[in-house]
Amino acid sequence: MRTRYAPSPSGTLHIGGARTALFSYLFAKHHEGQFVLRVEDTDRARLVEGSESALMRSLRLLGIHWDEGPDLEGPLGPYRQSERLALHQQYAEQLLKGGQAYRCYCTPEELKQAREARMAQKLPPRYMGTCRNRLAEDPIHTSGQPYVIRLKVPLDGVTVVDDLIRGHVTFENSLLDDFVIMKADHTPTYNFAAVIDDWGMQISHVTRAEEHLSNTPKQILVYQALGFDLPQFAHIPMVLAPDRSKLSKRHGATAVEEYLDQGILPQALVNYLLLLGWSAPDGREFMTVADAVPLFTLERVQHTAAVYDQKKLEWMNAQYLKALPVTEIVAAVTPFVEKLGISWGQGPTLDAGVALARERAHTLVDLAQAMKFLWERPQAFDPKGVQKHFTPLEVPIRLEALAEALERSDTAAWTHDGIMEVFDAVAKNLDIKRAELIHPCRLALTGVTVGPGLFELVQVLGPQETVARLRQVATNLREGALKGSQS
RNA sequence: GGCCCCAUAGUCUAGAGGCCUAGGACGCCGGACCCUCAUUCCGGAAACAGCGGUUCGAAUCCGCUUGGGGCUACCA
Repeated sequence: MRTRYAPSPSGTLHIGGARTALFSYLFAKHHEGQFVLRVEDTDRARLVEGSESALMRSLRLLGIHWDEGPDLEGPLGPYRQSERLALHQQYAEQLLKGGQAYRCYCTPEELKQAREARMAQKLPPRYMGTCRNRLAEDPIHTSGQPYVIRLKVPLDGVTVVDDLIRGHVTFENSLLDDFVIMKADHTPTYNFAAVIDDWGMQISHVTRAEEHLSNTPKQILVYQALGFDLPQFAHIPMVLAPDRSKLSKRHGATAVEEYLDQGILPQALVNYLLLLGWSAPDGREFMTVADAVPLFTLERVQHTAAVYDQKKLEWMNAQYLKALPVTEIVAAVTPFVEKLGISWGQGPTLDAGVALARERAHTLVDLAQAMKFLWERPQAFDPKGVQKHFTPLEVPIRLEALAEALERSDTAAWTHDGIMEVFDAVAKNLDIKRAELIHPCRLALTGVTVGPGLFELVQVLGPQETVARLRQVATNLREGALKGSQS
């Protein structure tokens, strides 16, 4: 079995494309076949610089690996459609000679007019067929006028698409028109190039998004005209934006890269994508791509288009953030920490920071932000927190008492429980509840009122820094420097 | 407009005639725990689009309607 993913390098890889690629890949691998990456770059106008390599990078990060592709030449290459032009032209010529295709000299203006006229009459906008029956002797052929090549589509009968997911789908040939297979610039159109390349690359199962189901009868006609054996087809449902329309830039983040930039782990993203239109036989939701290979079958692919849900994606990411080994998370979060301009060389390790903060982060951005206080003293204190926890006049005294007790405590006792004991002792001494110590302390140390448990936080921050911050805040409070501090 | 595909809660899904008073997940609401937030745990609201058939019996089969999506380019 051989499948393929054939994106056009006209932008970034959006999650719909990634999901289609993933399913094609899993389908091939489940049957121990090959997965091919072919870049469909025939439309030079839509070509976007660098998008081919961006596409490949995104695919790789998701763990979707091709056996043959533009960067991994195999025996059936080249794998960039533009480099197969000679082949396309050769087959177009063959169809011309065989009379299954013809040159069409109609101008775009003429076609547009004819189309609009038919639309006005509420007729399907079919090519009118002006050039279909031109004689070989027609002087226009030697006139040097630009032309396209059209396939001569049967005027009656039906073309049946035998789809692995959709079943038998029947199309009336009379509703198809003589579509263009070679443009005026002598490059092939999608429906022509795709056939020649799929056949040439010996793709046994054409798995692609459902938007191509309507194109399939046209392609089958090309297969037949060329005398090629038909592959199997499987049309995978689309991924829709939350408003149920086709994915586009206006829907915010839709590209794999953007999600990665938002701090979604590729493992979480691909796991989420896997659940969009497919479910495991045993209903489990957490899987790696490798886990899914033995489980993946087309029978379990949904027929309905799926709407992606950012909330569930983030939830899944949070699960990975909690479950993956700390070292992996550290590696993943490091660029995000750097982006925040944090220098973590001194003080707590990133490992300790990740272990401390990962439980309540949804994205790597959250995580980096939540660790920031470990290496940077708070520049500002949450106003509501200040009002609530810094207002009592005893606060400076309490913080200083705490600082002193912590300073005096045995470094060997610098553990969660050891620190808790110090807090309890100070609270008892001051005749207050432990919470009355904890809240101002967290605010003094981190600048905010939410975050990790205080004792583990203090433990990671370390004795010296903790004591220094407490004293600094106590001093500032006493001098009124923090009163009404807004930002 | 024409052609094609699709239809279980807000979202992702389980379900292939009786196991369904429709199961799970996210989200939402409430509660427990707690030093806050988050996590975790417990509980709750929430769906078979509608109408006709077929059948002893229909979420499951058929038809129609409605709704959504796709295609209808010298884009892919």
